[in-house]
Amino acid sequence: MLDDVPRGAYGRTQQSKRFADIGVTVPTIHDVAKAAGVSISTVSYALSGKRSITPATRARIDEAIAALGYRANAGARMLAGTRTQILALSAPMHAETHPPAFMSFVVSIAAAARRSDYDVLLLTGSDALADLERVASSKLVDGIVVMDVATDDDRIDLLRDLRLPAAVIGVPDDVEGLTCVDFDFEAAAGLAVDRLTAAGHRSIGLLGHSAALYERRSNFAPRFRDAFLLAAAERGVATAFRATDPTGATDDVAALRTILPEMTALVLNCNEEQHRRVLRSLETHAVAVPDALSIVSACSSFSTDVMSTPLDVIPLPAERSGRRAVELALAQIDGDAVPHVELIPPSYEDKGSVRAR
Amino acid sequence: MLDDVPRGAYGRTQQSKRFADIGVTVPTIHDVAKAAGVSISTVSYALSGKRSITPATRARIDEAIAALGYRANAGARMLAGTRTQILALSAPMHAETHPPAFMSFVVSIAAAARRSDYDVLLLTGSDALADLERVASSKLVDGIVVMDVATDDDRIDLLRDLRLPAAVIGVPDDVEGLTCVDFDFEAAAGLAVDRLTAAGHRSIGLLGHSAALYERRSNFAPRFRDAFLLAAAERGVATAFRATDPTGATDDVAALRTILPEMTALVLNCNEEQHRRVLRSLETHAVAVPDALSIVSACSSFSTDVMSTPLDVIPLPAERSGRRAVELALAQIDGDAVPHVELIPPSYEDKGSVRAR
DNA sequence: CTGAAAGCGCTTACAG
DNA sequence: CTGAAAGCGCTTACAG
Repeated sequence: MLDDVPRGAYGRTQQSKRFADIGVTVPTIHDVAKAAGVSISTVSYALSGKRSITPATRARIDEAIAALGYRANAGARMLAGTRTQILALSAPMHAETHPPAFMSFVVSIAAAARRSDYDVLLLTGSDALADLERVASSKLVDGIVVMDVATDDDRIDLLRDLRLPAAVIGVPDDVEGLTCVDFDFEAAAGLAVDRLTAAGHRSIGLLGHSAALYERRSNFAPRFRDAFLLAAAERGVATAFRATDPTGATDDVAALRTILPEMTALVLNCNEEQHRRVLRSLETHAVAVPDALSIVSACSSFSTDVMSTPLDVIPLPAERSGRRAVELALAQIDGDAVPHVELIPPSYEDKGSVRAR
Repeated sequence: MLDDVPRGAYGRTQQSKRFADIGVTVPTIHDVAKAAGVSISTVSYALSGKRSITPATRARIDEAIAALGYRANAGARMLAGTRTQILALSAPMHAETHPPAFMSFVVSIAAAARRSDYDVLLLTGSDALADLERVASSKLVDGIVVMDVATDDDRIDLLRDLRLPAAVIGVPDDVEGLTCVDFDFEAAAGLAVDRLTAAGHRSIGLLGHSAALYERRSNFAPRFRDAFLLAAAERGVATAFRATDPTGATDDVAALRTILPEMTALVLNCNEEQHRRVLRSLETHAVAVPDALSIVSACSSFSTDVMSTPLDVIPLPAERSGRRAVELALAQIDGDAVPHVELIPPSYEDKGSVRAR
């Protein structure tokens, strides 16, 4: 049936390729067209749905596709069409990266992309700029999702030059022309302070991430800290801030108490291990939660339910941020999108770790 | 200079495309050839290095490429050539996945791929089989790296059908026709037992991963456990095994001691959090390490240096496994490879947590 | 509703 | 050492 197909100079034009060595055959759109008794354009349109096809014709095509196990060649599609159906994910790692949170973002981005029939090219290399430039200018990807942007991130300027659909997770200093999604850390800080002041607390400590995260101009850590200090000041509440000691050698809570002796509430904006360390220290010193100290865990990507003391939490919506970033990148690919910054509002989960006083 | 290029039916054939709306131009190989005063085949060969080029010609081509900012179109390359320069990474997640270890593998695989000029398509979706089938039969990828294979993994049979270069991390029950890399868990178990028996221990407990990991037919957990029990039996050493309680409600060490009261050494083959829990429990019960109990941490992807008690460790070489898997997949793509199983030998790091008795 | 054909931008035998 | 040209397998105006 395929044997009477005319052959080109290389003896195998416009028919299924035969690999003599392994006996595997890869059907092309010509094979499908022939089997269904239609032209290749009809097959193509049946696949893309870009023009209407008689039900009978479509049925024959579907049948041929199934019978042959046909699947359109990705390279040919990229070359002839306008889409590659691939999204680049710029996800660089550094010493302060928290693996579980990082993974939540990556997984949610990959899942969201697949739901829209997109694949994800993972760019975790040390040279993010070169990787982005390469995949963009070789037209390998239709768009870019940039994770964990710093306030002065190098990738931002490149993104503008690339003129490719892109969504950034995080809010850099200069958002001109950019589409950004992020958790509303400012609102989260305000919410934490509001809940605690509403419960009567007038002296609130903030235990933040490790100092390195503030120094490297990360996005979320300083934003939460600054908004927290401002919100507390506006409400006339006494505060103290401390970055956690990554070595665990210092008792961070005790250190905070030295600065703020009358502290009755503590906001934690740090990672899971640091949370556990705090709870352990409190247990050791017989500081009861919430009787002696109220605690709110803010922007946490992990569950505070399973800790030795369940903590009130303002969860970090990693899944939603990742999904939204993909949606925004795809919207730009589809042409209908205007650069903007989108903040995801915080929510509060009461676990009984805050006591009114 | 580009204006006198002949135009085809669509008015823009064989020249750089001009996007009127944004004023961006994407140069093609024709533009480079013209600028360098050579044919496109010479440009192509200069790029691929597949035939020799006069230094002078090459210089003109390099100059033109730099001047135009040329980058070969990925889709065209895939279609015309035999390589896509993309590797699929099948990295499914499940409840028992340990994010830091997972990330070590992913990052090392991505890095190794880039070193050989390959990109990585991340497949973390829930339907691993469909994803692999799709990227393979659409010829999107040249090869596959399969992470975290189970003993009876579904993906294995598909891999055989796909007839695509592939490397598996882990060793499934049936390795026929497969290329597998993995840490030598059997040797690691033997090494742990050897070191402890050499130090005079005759009763050794093994605290393993959570039970779910054994039930889901994961690769590494049961392999280590079985080899440990066998090695101990061969040396006439008394043993007890226990899977860790994931809730942390039970004192696992105490539970082991109930079964094996004379236990003087403990092998830990579990995650970081479980390690910390064990050390905390020992501190609480004033069990001194190594005086009252010797400990060896086996197959750990994290550092045991920074724990409250530094532990002797047999490290899991995630970086090396990932890198090797990529090398083996690429070797198959290059044609020179024979299916085989490759085990990475264990090493032992002394941190002073084992005492002779 | 369907088909014939140009074109996408490369790679690679073939020819010199 | 270099060039002219076929071909890769699709998509999409154009024509009917």
